[in-house]
Amino acid sequence: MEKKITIKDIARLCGVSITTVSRVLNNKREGVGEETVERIRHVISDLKYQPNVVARSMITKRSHTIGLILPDIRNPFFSELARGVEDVCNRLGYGCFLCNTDGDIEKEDKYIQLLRGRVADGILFTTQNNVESNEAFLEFQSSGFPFCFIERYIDEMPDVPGVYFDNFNGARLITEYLIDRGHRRIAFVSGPLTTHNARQRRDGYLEALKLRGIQADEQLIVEGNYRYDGGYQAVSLFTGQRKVAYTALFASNDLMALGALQNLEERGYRIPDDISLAGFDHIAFPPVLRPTITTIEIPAYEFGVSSATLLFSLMRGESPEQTKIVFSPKLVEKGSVRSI
Amino acid sequence: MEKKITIKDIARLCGVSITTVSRVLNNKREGVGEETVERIRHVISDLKYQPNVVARSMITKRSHTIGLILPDIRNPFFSELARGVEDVCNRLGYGCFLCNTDGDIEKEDKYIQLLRGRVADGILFTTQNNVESNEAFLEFQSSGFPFCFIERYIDEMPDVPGVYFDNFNGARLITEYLIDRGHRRIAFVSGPLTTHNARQRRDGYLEALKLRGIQADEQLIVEGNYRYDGGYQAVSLFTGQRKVAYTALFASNDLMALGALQNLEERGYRIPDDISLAGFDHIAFPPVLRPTITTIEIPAYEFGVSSATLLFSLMRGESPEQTKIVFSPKLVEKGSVRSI
DNA sequence: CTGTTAGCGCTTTCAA
DNA sequence: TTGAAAGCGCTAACAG
Repeated sequence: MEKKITIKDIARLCGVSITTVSRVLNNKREGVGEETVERIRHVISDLKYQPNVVARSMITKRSHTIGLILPDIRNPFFSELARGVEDVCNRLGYGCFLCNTDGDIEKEDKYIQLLRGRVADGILFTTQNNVESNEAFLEFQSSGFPFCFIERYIDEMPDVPGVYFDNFNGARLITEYLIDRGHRRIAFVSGPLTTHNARQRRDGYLEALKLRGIQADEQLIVEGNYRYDGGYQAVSLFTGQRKVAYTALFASNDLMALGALQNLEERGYRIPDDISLAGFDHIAFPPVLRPTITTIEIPAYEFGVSSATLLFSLMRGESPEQTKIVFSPKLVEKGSVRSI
Repeated sequence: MEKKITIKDIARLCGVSITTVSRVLNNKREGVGEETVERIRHVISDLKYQPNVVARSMITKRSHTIGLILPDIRNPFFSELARGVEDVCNRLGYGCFLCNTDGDIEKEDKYIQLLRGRVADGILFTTQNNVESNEAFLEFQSSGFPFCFIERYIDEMPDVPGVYFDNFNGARLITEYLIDRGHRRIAFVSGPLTTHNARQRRDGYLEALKLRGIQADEQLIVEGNYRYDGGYQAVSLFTGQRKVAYTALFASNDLMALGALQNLEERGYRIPDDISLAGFDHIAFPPVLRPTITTIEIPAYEFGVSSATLLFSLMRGESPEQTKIVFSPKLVEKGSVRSI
């Protein structure tokens, strides 16, 4: 590793003070002689001098970096989201720290500590945990460090900025869609009910039943985990243990819907002929892959863009008129539901 | 944003010098009085003091961060890889910067500049470009900054550390597999031939033909781009324009194979009944999704782990006995090839 | 238009 | 066993 050249070297070579060099570096007060500017610029590019960003952030107290905390980048929803975030960062000259937590609350805390220790100027945070009862998180939250939730609304913290999805109406929408196609026995796999969005989706499902005058059946409801295996296990429960009858299954996300699908197929059921299937998410797979699942679209990329934009606004110290952004549900028909 | 508490505050509160505090912070020279250590530790945790990592890196010249440069995190191969990288980082107390380039050489350069400006201690680099003829890259390469290539072997730079895949034998393997099942007219879609791995896969394909005494036919070969649309277009060329006959199609990655598949299906061909299909990559989709493509497995996660491990070793200033890691191909049968 | 000076918060000699 | 002092490379008043 060769010796790094510093602002001092440039100053010396140009016969000016480091202040002057710093000025042209930051395009400040173009009260620097046109000719001097040229000379300095020349030497800088000649020597390929790169200002030390660490020294700089020491003073400016800005790292030009944000942290993105999410469960697992391998989940297509999050990689799509991450791309949206990164694109905004990139446009604004910011870097983006990737933090996978697997939903582990300890990792979440650890990353928050790491990031606020001046390595990041702001944090984008996705969690499925009950952060509202986590002391470390509350302390962080009250510290005023700029951050923004993504799809994790917390009733107890109505003032936290964030980007959300209208899960309630999304779930209601797709449940009504099923009912309107003749389904009355609709099995439901929720997300982990510790999270607000899982509860909202469940409530939307229940609301739709109620609106259409259908009695909810506890036997048709099970709590899942938003993972593939959660959907798989749900079917083992419904069809295997509980032996309940149902003509449609609505899983709270596409991944669980696919897991359920696998189990159903293994048991010889065909979709949608024997059982109709609905998901939530609309995770993107190459279009030739089948089957496809009728679902509610959540625009992951736009989530990334919006949340990053909101965060940057917060970081600038602005008070955005809209500190909560809510995306509306859109149903996407993909052939996994049939009328009966 | 409340005032950050610094080492000075701790020192004052403990009635010691900042040097002493610094010592206990870094577990240095446990020649600090046992009792003093206790007192300082106590105050630190009491005040939840977090050392300023920026100030620290100013001196240590380490940011405890590495950069991961890749084309697009949305590509499942890369998100899998990224997870491997991040897991290693996490274990070692490092952070990971995510840099999406879309393969754009300007973005690559930009990120490299950004990262080496002391924001990262090392770089993991995936590129499909001819970096060997990029002046900016060469300058970087010769600067001695720790970095490691991932799956981008460059003939002109045999000494660059990296993690690679035996693309040649992988392509040979799967081509032989096709031939051994009776296929003699095998269409081939390469990756962008500017890259070493695309050339290697093509050469493996050609080698297999040669070994089995089959004359290669230029009409059956087309250069793709590793993207979905590349595979799609290849079929338009083979079947549409060139009107060549073939019983199997081998695409240099799974994504292109899927793109080809879509086009073939649109034209009424069934896989594998009418045409057999082979890919390369083994990108992971939920197992229920069909069709699945017979392919060569590249262990993306392990790639991430290995490359990160190698990079860290380099960063520690070690000279790893193995500065080039090569993964061997494994064929995965997934039913898209039939014997004729 | 340009330079001097004082730090940012921390680690690290060198002394005591 | 502890502390004083000298920076790391840079920016930001404040002068001139």
